[in-house]
Amino acid sequence: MPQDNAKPISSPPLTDAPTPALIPVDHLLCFSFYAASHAFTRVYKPLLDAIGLTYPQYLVMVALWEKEDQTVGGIGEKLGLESSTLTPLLKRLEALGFVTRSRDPADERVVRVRLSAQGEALREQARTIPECILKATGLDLADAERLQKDVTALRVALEKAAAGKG
Amino acid sequence: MPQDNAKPISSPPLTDAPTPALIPVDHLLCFSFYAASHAFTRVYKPLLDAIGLTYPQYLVMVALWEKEDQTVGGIGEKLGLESSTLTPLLKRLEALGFVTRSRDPADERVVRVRLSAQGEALREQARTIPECILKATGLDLADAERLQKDVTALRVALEKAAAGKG
DNA sequence: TGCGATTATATCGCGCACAAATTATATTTG
DNA sequence: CAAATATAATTTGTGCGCGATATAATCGCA
Repeated sequence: MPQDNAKPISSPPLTDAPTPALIPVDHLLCFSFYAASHAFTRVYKPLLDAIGLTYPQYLVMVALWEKEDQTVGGIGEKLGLESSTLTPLLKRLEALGFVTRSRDPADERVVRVRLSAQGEALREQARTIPECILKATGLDLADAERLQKDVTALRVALEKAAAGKG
Repeated sequence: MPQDNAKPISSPPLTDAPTPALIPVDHLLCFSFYAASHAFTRVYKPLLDAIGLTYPQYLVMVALWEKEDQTVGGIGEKLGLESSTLTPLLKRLEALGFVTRSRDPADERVVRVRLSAQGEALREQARTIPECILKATGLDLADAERLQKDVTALRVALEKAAAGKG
């Protein structure tokens, strides 16, 4: 009978506890974010397939639509990604024809990433995506904004904690 | 210098909908989750390094501490992961000595994943992690639970939407 | 009984994501 | 000015994460 240890019968659904209580994985705060983040990318998938982007590529394009000339480091700072993640991703976007990459003549260390005409045009194709996503969340705009602010505040707190320990 | 194009001067006149506003990437709800999820793993990193696990491996161990004998498919269902993700991950956990994997004699298609003695013991080492994480969030227990519920509800809504379109 | 579906894992290829090491350019300092 | 240091991006190696496909075992049903 290797099958009967479901859980301590009466553990309340705690996110954490002073005693080493067993917390089911689906009650961990971190897991809710992990799973929700994956769920987002799954909702995006068919929409992004239609315009030939992956989800991280889409984030980079959104950043570029916001400001069309940025450095690798600047994009990394905004998205929280290392250059070792961005370099190959940007090369793929370049191969797809959506961006150009070139060394800044004023400082040859930095690479400037710019929208191509095709990258500009893609923006039109992506126009309706945010409304589709909002609809998929089942939230109204006010709740979505509230949640976005709460989650961003949490991210900031976590980043501060991570920096403090590092 | 080449740095003043905060947004496109004029969006092309489309015949239909009210022009969707440009949403900065750091105001997207999806991005707040994407970034927060990464921030969680960064906070976990030093704690998990100390016990030799990655974050996804930790989630699997938490699931096994909750119920020590599970199938690959069962774990995948709980964590929302495919067998193509779990199979190599579980092999690594096995190589580390934390779990055992064996075909179920009653149904040779099924692989049963069990905690090893070492995997059981690891639970003690991981005992204090949840409190560390809660502290890093800056939230009190009640707020953390509330947020966990909201986020889980959102995940469910997104999964429903994704399934509906597939 | 046997054979076509279904189910459970595993394999393969691609694209993140990061840490560590590398290369190339700038800046600081002696 | 030259050497030491700092900065920006790239390369390399490891581990997710998924879709598509493969393999093997079981089930359903005539």
